[in-house]
Amino acid sequence: MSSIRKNPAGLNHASRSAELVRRRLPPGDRERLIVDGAIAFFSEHGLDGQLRDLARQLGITHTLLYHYFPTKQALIERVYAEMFEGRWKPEWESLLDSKKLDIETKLTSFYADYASVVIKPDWVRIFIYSGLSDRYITDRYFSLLREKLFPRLVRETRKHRGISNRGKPSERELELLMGLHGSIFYMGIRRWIYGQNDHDNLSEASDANYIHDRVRSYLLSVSAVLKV
Amino acid sequence: MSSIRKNPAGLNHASRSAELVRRRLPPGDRERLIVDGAIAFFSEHGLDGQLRDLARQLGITHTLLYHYFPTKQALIERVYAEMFEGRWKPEWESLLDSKKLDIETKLTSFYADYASVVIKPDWVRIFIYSGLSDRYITDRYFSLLREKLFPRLVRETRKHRGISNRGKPSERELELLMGLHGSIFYMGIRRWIYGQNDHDNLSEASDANYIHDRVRSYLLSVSAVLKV
DNA sequence: CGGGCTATTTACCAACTGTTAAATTACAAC
DNA sequence: GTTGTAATTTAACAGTTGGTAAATAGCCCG
Repeated sequence: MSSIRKNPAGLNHASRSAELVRRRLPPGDRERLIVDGAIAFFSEHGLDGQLRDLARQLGITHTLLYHYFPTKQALIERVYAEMFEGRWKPEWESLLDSKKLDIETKLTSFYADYASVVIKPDWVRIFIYSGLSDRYITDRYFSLLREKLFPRLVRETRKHRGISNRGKPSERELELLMGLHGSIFYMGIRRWIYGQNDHDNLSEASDANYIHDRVRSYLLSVSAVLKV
Repeated sequence: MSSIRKNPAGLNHASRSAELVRRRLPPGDRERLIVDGAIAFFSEHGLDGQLRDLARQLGITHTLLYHYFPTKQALIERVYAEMFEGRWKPEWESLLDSKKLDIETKLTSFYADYASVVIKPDWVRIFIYSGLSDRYITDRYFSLLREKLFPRLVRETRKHRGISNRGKPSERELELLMGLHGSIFYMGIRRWIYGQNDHDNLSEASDANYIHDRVRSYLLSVSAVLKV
């Protein structure tokens, strides 16, 4: 017994990132590490990524994952919950409801902040991965948008157009709105799906400028377009 | 020997779609079936889909695939080639180059036809799957767009704005253009990734209307937005 | 500093996956 | 009909994968 080193350096596969040491963490800490690692991992390798690879990246064995999550699916659902449920800001709703701000300010500030949350590699990629597979997350998320966001955007757009907000939105109204929304989310797709993040200016500041342009384009044209 | 039936009905797994019969096809026909089946299959299950499942769907054994394609990757590359290389229409370029048409007509006709090619489940999904994995296809495709499409759109937009086409496009110009382009492709993402194809009107005709709206919105606002 | 709780690992399993090699048999030509 | 070509299948393999159970050992408490 005495001859057994705590961790026979180099016994495990040689070149590992750092710790081959068996470090005993408080369950809370370990769980935190696992969830954070899983977000990064699934974002890169998709939800089909293998637990052994995730574990290796975390410096643990894959079976330890089962100590914290009964199945792979449970881990995935945890990731889903943390990434998408927790990141919706109710203040966005009050911002759009504000009586004091003009619509251009509202839409610009909202979408700039929204983009700063959503146009992130893990958010975009896991979202798309989910859409391609079981749509568990995308379905839930869109019902959130349909409930809390789109009605407000329609209302504000109608106010801007000087028409009443009665009656449910037409397909055309919604579709033009989805044009704005999609043109902004598409920034994330280009960057984190297509990998076109090679621009010189890749700051939230310049993102905000482009978003401002899109919002202005929308507001400048929506009345005329929908009048035809 | 004589007692061996051609295909002992029910010996293989019972409920298969149709033919358990060993049907001998001319290589060309079989290859066609395999490629078409692979497109549909990979579109649904991603490029990680398993060959045994593809083969089952085709009513053959998975090893027969190796008679036609040396590796899985070779099959995938064939799918790529057929789906994305072959579907670019040179006439799009001449349409945009036309001296007779006004810009609204050009952009609207182009994007309507482009969308009718691109906003298809297999196109959108395989494209996104590729973006999420090795980007083999997306990289190639975007260099196609950068070479053959975007310069023309910039040129036409500048003509519309009444400014000269000298000098390479600014980030802002391109970004606003990507807003238009993305808002249209996003229709495909909504429909074939998020599964929101439940609208009443799901025809190419109504798509064309929405595309027309987006083009108009772009043209109506681009001058003013870029002037600020 | 000894003991126990439990975090962590090792060993293992069954099903799956891409791929290869050999056996079978459908079909066309004679 | 016989036969030969090659389309198609069966058999098999090595590596992978999610998951289980038992063994090991780090750390807190007395």
